[in-house]
Amino acid sequence: MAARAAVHAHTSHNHRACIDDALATARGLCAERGVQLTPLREKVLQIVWRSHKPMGAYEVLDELARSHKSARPPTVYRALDFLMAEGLIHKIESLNAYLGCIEAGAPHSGQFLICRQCGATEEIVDPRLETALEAAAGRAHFRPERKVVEISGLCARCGK
Amino acid sequence: MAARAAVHAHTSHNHRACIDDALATARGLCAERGVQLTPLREKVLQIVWRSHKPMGAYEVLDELARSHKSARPPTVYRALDFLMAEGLIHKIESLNAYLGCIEAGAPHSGQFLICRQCGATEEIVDPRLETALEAAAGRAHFRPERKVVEISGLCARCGK
DNA sequence: GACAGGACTGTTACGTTGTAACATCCGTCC
DNA sequence: GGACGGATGTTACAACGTAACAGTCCTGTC
Repeated sequence: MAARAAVHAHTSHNHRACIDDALATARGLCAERGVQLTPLREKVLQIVWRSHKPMGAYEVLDELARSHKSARPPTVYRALDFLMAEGLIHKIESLNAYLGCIEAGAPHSGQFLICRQCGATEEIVDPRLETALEAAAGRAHFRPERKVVEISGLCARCGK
Repeated sequence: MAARAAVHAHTSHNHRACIDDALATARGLCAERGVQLTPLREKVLQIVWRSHKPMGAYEVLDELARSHKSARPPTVYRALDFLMAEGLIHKIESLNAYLGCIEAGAPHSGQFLICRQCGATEEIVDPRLETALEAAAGRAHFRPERKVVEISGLCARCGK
């Protein structure tokens, strides 16, 4: 697969379709794997997908609570844990926040470009960068499992 | 500068000298820059340098409090913020923990290999990886400022 | 139908990480 | 001496995350 940026956070796009796509993909993957994408989990996934900005767990909780009175921190964290385990969302470590995954189904650690101005965060899937990471670890005789790559700065629009 | 790993966390080394080196470098840099490496800040730097494992802020606080009764969370966070601003320590985002910087003076975002088994964390300075990060950002017309690279897995010793 | 087991969710309480805001101290410069 | 700026003291709280146990609901088995 060629290097690409599958989400153009700043490009005007039909975000409704963007969410619907993500939900449909998620439903398909979970069915295939025999795991349960329950209404609660789907709702959380939908909330995370409402923007291309990483969302804090408590922000998700506030949103969820509007339709789900009994929501508490564990409610949200369990759903987020499930979604991460299935590769449907990523955690942005430098923000303690969560973002919908644009490559659901292909297990991978994400690589992220985080705009410090507008907050929009783009997931990139760059094989050359992946190779460089593997090589760097290899030179240190290190066996990588999870790779966190989070580049913050200014996006194309904000950096003009 | 060639790619290298400046700290061999697993190699037996004279860690006392390792700390002393770091403190001497820090004193020199701060003097040069006209900023104050106060006794409190130096103590915190020393504590962070006591191991090659990232240390949580509250862990630093516990240690600091042994010799400094009035230490409170803000005491530690202020010192850590100062040390980060001067490039003397790094924050490991995926662990919410702090680690002495092995390239103090050369402003850089670190690249880290974090062993999930023994906890030892090695900072690497790999120009090829740096180039790959810049290139990946460039292809997305993104202007990078801070680059977080944290690879966790098994170190050479634990992965055998 | 009973019931055992497992997956999911509800609920309470608490642990960890980080910060706001204001007070105090202390050296420097005029 | 008095204003100031930087550093630290102090209290309180905000934000992020989890342990532990209880209840619900479905399913497979007898």
